[in-house]
Amino acid sequence: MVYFCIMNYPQIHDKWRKFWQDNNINKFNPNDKGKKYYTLEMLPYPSGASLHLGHFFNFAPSDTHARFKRMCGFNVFHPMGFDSFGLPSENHALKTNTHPEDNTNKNIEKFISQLEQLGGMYDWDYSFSTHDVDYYKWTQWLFIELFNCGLAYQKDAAVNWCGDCQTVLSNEQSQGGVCERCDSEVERKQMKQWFFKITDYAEELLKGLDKIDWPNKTKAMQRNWIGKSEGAIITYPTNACDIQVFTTRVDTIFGATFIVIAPEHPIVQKVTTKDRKPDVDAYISAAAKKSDIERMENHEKTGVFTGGYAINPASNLPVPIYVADYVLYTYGTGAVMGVPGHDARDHEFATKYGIEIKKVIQNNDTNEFTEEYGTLINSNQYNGLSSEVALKTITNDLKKKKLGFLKTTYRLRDWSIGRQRYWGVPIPIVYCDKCGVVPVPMSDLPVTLPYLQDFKPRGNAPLSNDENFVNCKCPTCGINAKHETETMDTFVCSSWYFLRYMFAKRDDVAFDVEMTNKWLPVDKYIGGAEHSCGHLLYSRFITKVLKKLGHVKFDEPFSSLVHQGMILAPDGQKMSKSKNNTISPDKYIEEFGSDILRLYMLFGFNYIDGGPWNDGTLRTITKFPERVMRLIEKIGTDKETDNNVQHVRATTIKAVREDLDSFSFNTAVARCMEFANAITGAKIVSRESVRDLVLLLAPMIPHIAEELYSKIYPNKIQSIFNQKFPKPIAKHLEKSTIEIVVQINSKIKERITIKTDATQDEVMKLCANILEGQTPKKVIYVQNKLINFII
RNA sequence: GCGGAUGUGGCGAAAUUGGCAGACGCGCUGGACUUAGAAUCCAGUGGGCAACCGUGGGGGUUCAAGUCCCUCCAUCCGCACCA
Repeated sequence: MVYFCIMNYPQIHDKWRKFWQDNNINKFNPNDKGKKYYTLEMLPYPSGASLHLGHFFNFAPSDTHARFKRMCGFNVFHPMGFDSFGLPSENHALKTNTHPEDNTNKNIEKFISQLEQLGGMYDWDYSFSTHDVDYYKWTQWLFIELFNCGLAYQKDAAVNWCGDCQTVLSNEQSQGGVCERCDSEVERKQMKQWFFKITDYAEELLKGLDKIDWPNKTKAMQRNWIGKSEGAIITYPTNACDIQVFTTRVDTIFGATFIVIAPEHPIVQKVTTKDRKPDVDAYISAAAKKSDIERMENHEKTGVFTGGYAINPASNLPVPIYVADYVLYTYGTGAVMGVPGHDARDHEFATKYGIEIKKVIQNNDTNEFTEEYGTLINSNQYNGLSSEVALKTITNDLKKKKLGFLKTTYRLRDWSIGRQRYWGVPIPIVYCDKCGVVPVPMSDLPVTLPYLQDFKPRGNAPLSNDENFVNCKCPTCGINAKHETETMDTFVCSSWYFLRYMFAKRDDVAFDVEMTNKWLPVDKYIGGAEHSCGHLLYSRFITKVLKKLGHVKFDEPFSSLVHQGMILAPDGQKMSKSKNNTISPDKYIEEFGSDILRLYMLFGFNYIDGGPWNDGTLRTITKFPERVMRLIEKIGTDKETDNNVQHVRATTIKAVREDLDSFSFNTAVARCMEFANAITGAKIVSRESVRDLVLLLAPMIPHIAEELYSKIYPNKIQSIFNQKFPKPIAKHLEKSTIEIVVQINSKIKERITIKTDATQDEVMKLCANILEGQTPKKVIYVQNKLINFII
């Protein structure tokens, strides 16, 4: 289908992009006047050959917001970069039989040209890719900062291993037991690994959520991921040793009729009696083989009796000790007290293995115990206490006997950051036989990633095959030593990048402290919700560490966060290559230019929700800028004289300002259309009204708005982005008369026009004939809205 | 199981503090201009002939409920044997 266009959109785009470039319109200077405004989109992985529709839906509306802020007088910093290290780029390179470096550089070039086509207000002097040596040198610096204060450490631990990617993954990258990148099942593997001690910041990460303007969902996800729970650690003595259990329900301790220990727990060996040992050993080795997925899928509880008993410290009764894989070794103490009377899982287990079930908590509604508790000793003194008070009282009593104490635990685990892969930042550590683990000194950074021909992952770090890289001198004592050959998780690269943009070209510091404290935190951060428990958590952690180390003064990186919705295929399904329902932005840009694509994205969806793609709406939206063009051609006077247009003009300006500020782009476009309708309806088209309309549209259709603006003022050559965003004229916001609704018994009877801000008496006089002589029992009057007579 | 959402015309969607439901646009219908219309302009467009009825269902509060409360249903997303 060919549409007749009065404007050659693609040509307009090229023309104004060149104009911006020639006149440095997008240049950023941190010292310019205007209040600072730092707005940022999550930096893209340049792993694919070109930007996809999702990128556009992220970047184009964000750019509209940035341009709006600029026209409002802010000094707007809106940089863009590329998250070029890591599995996505490397896996793509492996698949396409290219080298990640060549491939990545090529992709970045293409990305930049597309971002330019999109009309993004980027100053490329403030840009980098995370695989640039000048950038990752400072990622290594960051690692050493963490290492020096004990937050980067090595330990032998069970880690998530992806067999397909041949590398360790963090918990965040293997949620649900599946590799985030390739969807294959993750195994558990015991190995020595580098970690960042994010758990030290669990409480701060939790508390910080209260003071940032983020979507509730994201905060809830982080809270859930951190998983704070307050409870107590109770000691259950046995003949062999003490068993510590963690519980949030100390108040149910009199109902604890057994103990369960996780199969991996070393204490199992101690408490197991000799005659039962074979059973237990067999069970443990079987449990160890189970993958997380099997564990998750199989919710039926299995376990085995160890033969041993522990003493319930509250009742002094002996309770049997079981090993069962429904208890997680990595959470709490790896052992729990089984309270089948009050916990569904314990109940299921106790029923299966014939363990005694006791109920000990009063039922608040009936004030009766629902089952017998006759065997309990000493429990009466706790009856009637709330769970919270009982917890404190009982814990205090146990504390006196040195059998328990209050304890807060978190689900959050330390962040495993070492990767047995090639395409990442080399960890700047040297192993010396004499000095041990030595951080590479600042003066020796960067530890450069060599260009390896063979970087295929085979389980060990590819860098370990490069002798030139491995062999080095110990920075401390000078003897022959070896470099660490693992690289860092790509999320380390992206955990601090927002600090670097402004200093992208500085090679003496990672970032300038004074300027950073002036420009950060980021005012508006925009990106997908999928990073809630990864990147967004890591960035907060690193920021808090940097604050503690005195490098920055703020402790949250992103004061306000927006997640864009997802654009779905026309059938409402997620777009995916395998379903063959993807839509490429390129053909639309070629045909209409990026502004039309942008306008459609702004108008056709609620930004936060997203929704299915509709080709028809995109095509018909091309008509709107042409309508504005026709209005310009009809300009007959400079000043606006039409009262209605004046009113619509003022209210539109006010509404659009609010809408663009709050990412309500679809209504902003709608307001502009209403304004255009009002101008169309007037007897004569005024230059100043059309000018305001085009100014309002400028952030949304930057290239076309420049063209329209140049038609309004054909004798001046100036960028619309150096003009001020319109402000509403106060006196035109209010109309002198207003229509209000007259209701009788809450049903609408009539609409009357009356002067604005009329009093109830004035309105009632006008309503006399509507009431037809009836006297209302009650009158509700809402000024400028309605009057309701109850008869 | 826990947590977060969402549910409004034929379609995409609007609707501060409860105050004219469906703005704006698409589509559709009719008209104008046209050799023509898939361009443009004008008019109409939730349902119903009406009284009335309409925001997932059912209750409730209120003069007034898409909006607040209770309850149920459906869909989506995240986490999940977290003691």
